[in-house]
Amino acid sequence: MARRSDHSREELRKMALAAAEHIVVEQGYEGLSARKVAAAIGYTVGTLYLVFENLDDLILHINARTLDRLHARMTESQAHCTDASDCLLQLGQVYIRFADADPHRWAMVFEHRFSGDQAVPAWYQEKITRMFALVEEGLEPLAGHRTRDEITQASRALWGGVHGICILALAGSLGVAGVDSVQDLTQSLISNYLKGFTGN
Amino acid sequence: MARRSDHSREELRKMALAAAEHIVVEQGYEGLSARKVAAAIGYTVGTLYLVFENLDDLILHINARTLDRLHARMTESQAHCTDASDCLLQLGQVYIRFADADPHRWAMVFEHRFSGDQAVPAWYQEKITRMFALVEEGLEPLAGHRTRDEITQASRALWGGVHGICILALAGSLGVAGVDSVQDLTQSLISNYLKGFTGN
DNA sequence: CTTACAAATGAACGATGTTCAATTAATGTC
DNA sequence: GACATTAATTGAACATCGTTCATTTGTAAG
Repeated sequence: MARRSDHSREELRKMALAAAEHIVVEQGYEGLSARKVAAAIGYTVGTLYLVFENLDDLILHINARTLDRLHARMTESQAHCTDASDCLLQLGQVYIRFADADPHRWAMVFEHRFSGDQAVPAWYQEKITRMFALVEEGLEPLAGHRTRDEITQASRALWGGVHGICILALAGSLGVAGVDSVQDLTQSLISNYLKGFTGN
Repeated sequence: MARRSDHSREELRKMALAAAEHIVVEQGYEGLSARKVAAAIGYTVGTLYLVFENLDDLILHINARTLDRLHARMTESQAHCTDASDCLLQLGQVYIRFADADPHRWAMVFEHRFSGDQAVPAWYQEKITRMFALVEEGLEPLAGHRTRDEITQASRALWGGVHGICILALAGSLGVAGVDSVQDLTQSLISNYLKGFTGN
């Protein structure tokens, strides 16, 4: 069939995105394939390439949605916290909870390497920057006399750290069982780092 | 040809391992393929499967060597450091330098996910544990009255953190340019964490 | 009813990991 | 030296993968 027009280009995009996310959630990121996505929405491979440049493009848009959800969770956690260091601890908690609840989609954001021949678009990079900005904001009230650059650096160090614990724990390399232990590690990292950062 | 016996099984293993490492160093881990390795040592695919279970097995052994080298560097750094916190800072520096100097092999250790249907062998897991043990040892003199469990937890939090900075920086997600900036982040994380850890 | 257009197809290409019957070189036996 | 035995090596085969694009086919306009 051709020109079925059962669905508009935009509908097709959304269907493909949803189907692909479903596959990733269920089977992980190695389970994703163009033919599987196409079959799931009742079309063939070729159609997928009418709507996405390639698989990397599809993955980029899935990751964008994941980053949006993560950012939303992190943002809303900042409404219900008492003091500054509590706010940062909650950011960490939310981050770990998110990764634990949705490991496959979360892993795809940070483990998939996009093919080198064209860089990720600016709007995508911005979604990652935005996450660090949240940490930077949380750090500000604790920063005392520190310069902007020092705060930026601290937010990167701290959040890189939280991320690392998260990655290693989910990969099983930390010899740690259960989310609660990972939460403990994260809290330890954040609270000790903050003690050092605010100390002098 | 058959029964050429140009090379023993063990020689074949070593040749394949060396060739595969060369490919990974040059082209990164996605450039690795069974046929390429086989061609590089002047044999065909089939021969490779006489000597390694599968590609995961090959990768496992490359990673093992990488982990051994990393462990050696980290260990030898501990001979030339003054006080305890300096020792830990040097561990971090060595870790970052190693990853920066050999990004492809280092990335393969931490980014390749082995197929789930059989767990990584104990001797491999031990090589990762051993790395954390080094941090634990370095932390001990600074631990004061803390329990073994607290020290173990601290070493995991701290090293997970260093690892996270390293991963994100190499992936370009930290918006940071050059090794030196990554070193700065790592030093910030370690020294601030230690201040908190030893503080009270 | 015919023409024109564009949406959707699916065969084709060059890769991939993995297997295993077939081939072939070295060795042991007479 | 010739033959049989044995095991080392092969490479075609299979099922998958991402990607492309000439071809088909449904729809709408003239």
